[in-house]
Amino acid sequence: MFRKNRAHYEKRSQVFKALAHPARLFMVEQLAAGEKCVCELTAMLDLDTSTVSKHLSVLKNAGVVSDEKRGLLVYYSIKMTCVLGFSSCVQKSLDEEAREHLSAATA
Amino acid sequence: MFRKNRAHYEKRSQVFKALAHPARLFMVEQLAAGEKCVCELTAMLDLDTSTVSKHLSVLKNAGVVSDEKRGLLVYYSIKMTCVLGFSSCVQKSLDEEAREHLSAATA
DNA sequence: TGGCTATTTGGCTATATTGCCAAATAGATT
DNA sequence: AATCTATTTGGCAATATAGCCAAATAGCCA
Repeated sequence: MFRKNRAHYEKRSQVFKALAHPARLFMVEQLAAGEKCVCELTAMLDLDTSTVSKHLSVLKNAGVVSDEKRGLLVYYSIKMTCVLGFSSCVQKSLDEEAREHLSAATA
Repeated sequence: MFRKNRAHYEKRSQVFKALAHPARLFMVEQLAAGEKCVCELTAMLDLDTSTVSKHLSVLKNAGVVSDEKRGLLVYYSIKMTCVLGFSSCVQKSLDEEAREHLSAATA
């Protein structure tokens, strides 16, 4: 049941693994507004350039973003556009949950 | 930019982290068809019961599933229903990518 | 060519995750 | 109460991940 399709689930979970880090989630949302070079993302993130670069390669290997070198700069942009809906959906669910907790507390 | 909202991204990334494991992704998809007890999921998964239980608690803590004890059995079901769309969307993207690679190879 | 800037890679340590076993808990049945 | 079953929890070893620094690479410009 699971064993047979394990590779399938493995591959799909790679995408979620790629999004499973606050810095990477942030980058994905920034890229939603348009391509950015590594230096721009680094400036927003308060992390070492090498760390940002490695995060981006995780996203790239998962197929979430793509890169293009132009001159000295490497521009990253969203490739798997459907992930953009994820975060807002998750946010909505989390908000709902928070509201429930709130009303349960005041009830 | 990132530092200020870090907690926000942290919380959201928890959900992705919960989905970022093949066994957990599998369980979520199984639960899409309706609630299941730990024993049913364990039977499908070829993992120790304790391992399955821990995986389920990860999903529960992230708000993805909820549990209800009835008699001796604990039934889990999907709570964050919007995650169900994720996997199919990711799959679609991965399929597309695979097709591209294929046509690039034969071109 | 030599030097400059942006990015990636290698290597290291600290921390987190996974999965098993054994033991604890909770509810059902006798 | 004694016992049985389903699940959870604690603990451990193996593995994976995150972040920094230093060094390598790649393209630009003098």
